[in-house]
Amino acid sequence: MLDIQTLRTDLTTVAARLATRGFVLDTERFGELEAARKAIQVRTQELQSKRNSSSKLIGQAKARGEDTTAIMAEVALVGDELKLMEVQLGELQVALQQMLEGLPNMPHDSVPVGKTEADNVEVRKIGSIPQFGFAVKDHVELGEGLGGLDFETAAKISGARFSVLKGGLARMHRALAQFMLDTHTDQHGYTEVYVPYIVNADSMRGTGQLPKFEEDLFRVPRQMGESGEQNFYLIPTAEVPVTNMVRDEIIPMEQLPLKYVAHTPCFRSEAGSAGRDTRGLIRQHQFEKVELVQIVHPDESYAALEQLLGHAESILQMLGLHYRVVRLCTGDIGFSAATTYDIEVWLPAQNTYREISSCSNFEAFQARRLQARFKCGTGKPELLHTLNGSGLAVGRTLVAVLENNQLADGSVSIPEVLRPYMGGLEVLRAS
RNA sequence: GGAGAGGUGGCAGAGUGGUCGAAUGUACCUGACUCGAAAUCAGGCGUAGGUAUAUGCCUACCGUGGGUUCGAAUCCCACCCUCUCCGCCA
Repeated sequence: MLDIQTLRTDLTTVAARLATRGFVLDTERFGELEAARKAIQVRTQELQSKRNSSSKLIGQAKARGEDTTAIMAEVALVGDELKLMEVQLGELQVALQQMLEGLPNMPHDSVPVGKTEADNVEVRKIGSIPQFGFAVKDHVELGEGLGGLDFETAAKISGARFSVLKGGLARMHRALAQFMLDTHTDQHGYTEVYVPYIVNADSMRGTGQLPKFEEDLFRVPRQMGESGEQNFYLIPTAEVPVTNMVRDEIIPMEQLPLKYVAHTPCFRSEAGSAGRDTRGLIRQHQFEKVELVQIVHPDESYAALEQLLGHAESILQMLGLHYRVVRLCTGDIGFSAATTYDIEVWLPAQNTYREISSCSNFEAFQARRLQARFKCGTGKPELLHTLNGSGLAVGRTLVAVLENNQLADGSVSIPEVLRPYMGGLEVLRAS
């Protein structure tokens, strides 16, 4: 959420910056709502003030045993108009709030201006494209050949975009997650957290998934009381529960930065991506991810972003995977982000780079919705900055390891760093 | 699932339908005392918003949402959450 004060004082600048990401801000409507809000709020507060002072007089008069019918009749009139004004004011505030919640974050000045992912800027390439002396197989073929990947059974159990992993593949999948967690906790100073996978609507609103992107989520309806229904949601990323840990909190400054890592399943309905990446593990309704979250002082957030990006990259380096880092352009960054780097890993079977991590600085955008603040000494509480990045998407990392480490006979050599997690096994073969 | 207790400022904890935005303690800040610290004393200290430029005034907020009333932290209703005991359970 953007700061409403900034919109009030500097509407045209905000509109211009949002325009770079292809968002049209209806400045006229905002102006109208604001003008109406102002007029009605002033009138409402006037009436409230009058009611309060009159009520006080009534109390005092009654205490003296005087007659109060005249003044009570007067206050009754105030009450009628007040009721009307309060209703109108409430409606206006809801409308303004809805408008505000629908506005994306402003891209940081350093973000390259562009319209689509074609305008993203490559920052660096690490490693080189591996060469194979044989026709490469994709991960589906490899996985099925190893007897560890079964989409048909998954389809029977659940449906499309689910998978069943077995044997060595299932173990390697688990090994990857363990390896990532251990690396981030032991070497990068993150605190491991275990969090709920089902969250309430307030949490989804806090990190920006609601109200705009409900169709991307799996909703869990829940009966509350006798009549009310209140939805829960399956998390689309650990970002949601982990970042929401600081919702409505005031963190003492000396505790910053907070660095959390969580391994969770992620659930995405993938509405609107029908027909895209239907083969294999790339785009699933359920997948595992190790997520890095940092909650930092506003002055530190861009340094923290570089650091976090490096932490995610180090996993790929240790696995010996070739990748590149891409800076997303204004037209391609997500709703809540001010700046985003994507890490794309090389997939030989697709002969292309595929996103395996996305690292973003949200500045105060999420913190404002979350009311996540810090306090320094006696100073006023100020909004924190939040960041997160995948470190990494486990399923896609498994794909990358399988495809990049395949051998001519369809077996897969296991990266050295994973071997301790796999009982010392060096090569994954058909069982 | 059954029974009970409770949700008030950073924390703890009072609160009678009428100057209650809220006592008190504690933490914190400033000043005094001190070489300095502790102790003591004095003062300050919630959040959000409006108005505007005045060290000013006003409004809202006591779990959430409704209701009663001229007036609600206080009364009524519904819900949420926490804790204790019993039952069941991975």
